[in-house]
Amino acid sequence: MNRPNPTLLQPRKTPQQARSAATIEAIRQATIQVLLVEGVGRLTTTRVAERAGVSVGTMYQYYPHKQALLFGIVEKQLLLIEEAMCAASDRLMGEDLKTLAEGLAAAWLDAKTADIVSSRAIYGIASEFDLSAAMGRAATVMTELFDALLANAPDARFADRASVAFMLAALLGGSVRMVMEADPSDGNLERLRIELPRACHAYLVAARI
Amino acid sequence: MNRPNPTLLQPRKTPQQARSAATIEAIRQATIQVLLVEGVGRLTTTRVAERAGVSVGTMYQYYPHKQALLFGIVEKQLLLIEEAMCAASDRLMGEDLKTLAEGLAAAWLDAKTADIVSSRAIYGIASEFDLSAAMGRAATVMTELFDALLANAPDARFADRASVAFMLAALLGGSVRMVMEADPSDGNLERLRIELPRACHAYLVAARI
DNA sequence: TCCGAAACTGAATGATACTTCATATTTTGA
DNA sequence: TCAAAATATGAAGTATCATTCAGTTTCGGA
Repeated sequence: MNRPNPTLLQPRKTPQQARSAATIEAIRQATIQVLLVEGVGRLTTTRVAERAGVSVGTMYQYYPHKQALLFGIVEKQLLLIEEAMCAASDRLMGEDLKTLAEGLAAAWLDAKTADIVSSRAIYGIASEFDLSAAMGRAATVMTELFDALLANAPDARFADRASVAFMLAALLGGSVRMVMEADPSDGNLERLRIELPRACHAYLVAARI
Repeated sequence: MNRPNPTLLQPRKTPQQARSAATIEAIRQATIQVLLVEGVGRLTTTRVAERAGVSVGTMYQYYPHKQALLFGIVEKQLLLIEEAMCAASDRLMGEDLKTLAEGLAAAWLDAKTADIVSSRAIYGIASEFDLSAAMGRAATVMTELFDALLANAPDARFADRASVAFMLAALLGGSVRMVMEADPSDGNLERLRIELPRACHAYLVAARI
């Protein structure tokens, strides 16, 4: 569980037969399951392999070590979120503040709740090792995306646009994370769906010159 | 590192001499230090004891197991935050929305940044074991506090006050956590100090009937 | 059908970590 | 001053876990 060598974070071998592709996916799923059911502390290679229905050795054919396993999952999830937000950004470029706020909140919630299970699992790993780097990078990307959207909004100018984009990212990311980690019941998610766009819009309007 | 028996989460023995009280505090500090410098994954009893300048055995005289050590820290920190927010609540009861928003944001930031080191450490442990329960409870307390404040604000009525209080807690807690975990630089905290009250106030005004 | 490559197996290895306890040291109070 | 209580020590016991690898099974193409 120590310093992951970056060059070793890639899969050890790439699958050639359909059989092994299925195995890899089974391991991925099993990792998420174990993470949710047992928690980070009890996520062991043996347990994951057992749940995936393969032997430990098989797992080590595709992942050089445990870290790579976790890293793979997080990376995939972050990529999905990033793609979703980029798409939303394209769609929303040039729109007014109200449309922006509603569109971004909806896109963010959609992306995060599309696979609640994986999302929650990731929050669990996040602190375990050097994910702060990956997540920090994702946050930066998001802030820049927002900054561009705000710059192109026809009905808005800001005294300090960078700070507003930063705060918007914090509000969106933070509140959703908090709810999903504490109690992601349907009721609470519904509340978020209603209140989050409103909160974002209100903030943007208040921050406008 | 398994299921902590609730009855065993209390210190094994209470200190009688000044000497042992100092030891306990040293262990507490050492735990936080190790947590920050080495990370959760490398937080071992030996390392903590070493950093505290005592032997492992000493540690086990006061804490029945490693979990109790972590739990003790988190509990204390949560208590501090809760106290600070209760005090703020007393001070702000009956004030208008603007004063509320500014007061709550400031109180929250003060509480969280009073001991940045401990606060960050806690986020690190949070997912390790069943802290979601403790943190969920803290969130509920906070929401109820906010709800009462909103009920007594002279210049506001809400269609769904409970949801507004819930959202306010999510916005406050989430955004601060996100910034502190990602990059708690002075610049970012300063941004929060300026933007967070504004965001809270804007949301409350927008949510008002 | 048959062979070489790919995939899989799981006991063994070695390292690390939590926890205990018999012993040593320090403090207190009479 | 001195014995009993409190506190501290750290090597040893026990457990768990990541990782390896020699051997077996399965697959795909000729």
